[in-house]
Amino acid sequence: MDNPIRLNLSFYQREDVVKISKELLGKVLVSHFDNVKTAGIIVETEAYRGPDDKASHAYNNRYTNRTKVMYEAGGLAYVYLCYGIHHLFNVVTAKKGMAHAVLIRAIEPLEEIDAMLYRRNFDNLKPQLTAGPGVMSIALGITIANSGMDLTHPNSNIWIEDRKIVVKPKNIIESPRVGVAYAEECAGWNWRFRIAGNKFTSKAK
DNA sequence: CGAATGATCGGCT
DNA sequence: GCCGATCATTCGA
Repeated sequence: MDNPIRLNLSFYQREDVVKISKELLGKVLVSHFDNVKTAGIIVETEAYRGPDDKASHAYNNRYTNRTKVMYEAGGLAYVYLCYGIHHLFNVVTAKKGMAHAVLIRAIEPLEEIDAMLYRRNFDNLKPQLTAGPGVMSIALGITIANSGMDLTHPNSNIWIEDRKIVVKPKNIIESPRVGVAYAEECAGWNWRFRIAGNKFTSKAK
């Protein structure tokens, strides 16, 4: 099942992680587990730029068992556990040795919504089904077991497609990221991006 | 080896 | 709107 519109290495391995974060808005995140293919439009992202970024796990080039995936070449999934409960899905970008990543925070359900409802134990479609990095991973069936997966490999269970959904620059809202209160010089970096007016972003404004 | 920490969510007041 | 859950990872001894 080769997919010609799957994003490839030339997309992921660029240096400008902020630019990639913006371009991921409107792209379609697809997961394929247990013979069920779930998909959703990416509506909210957040950029994390390794060594300079106090909010990043890789700040100051911290290199551990967990963060080593971020130093790999772009195109891999980096999934980690937060608060012991939530699986957060990131995309590794840039070239090998550069610990840049984009956190996918929210999607708009697109395909196999029933499966996502089942995974979340929801009865009907509500914005909070996939609005938020932790719950989005549940809806798509993503866990830390998928960390390090190659998104560009033809047989991977997770990938991102370009379906030519156009997001105009004026419809991209830039805002400060969460957890930057302690990182003053980083507080001015508006590296959280979302699509204006979309109901499926986490907590509007 | 033990203790502190956290890029969140959901339930309760 | 606030508060507690819950555990892999990290760091210090």
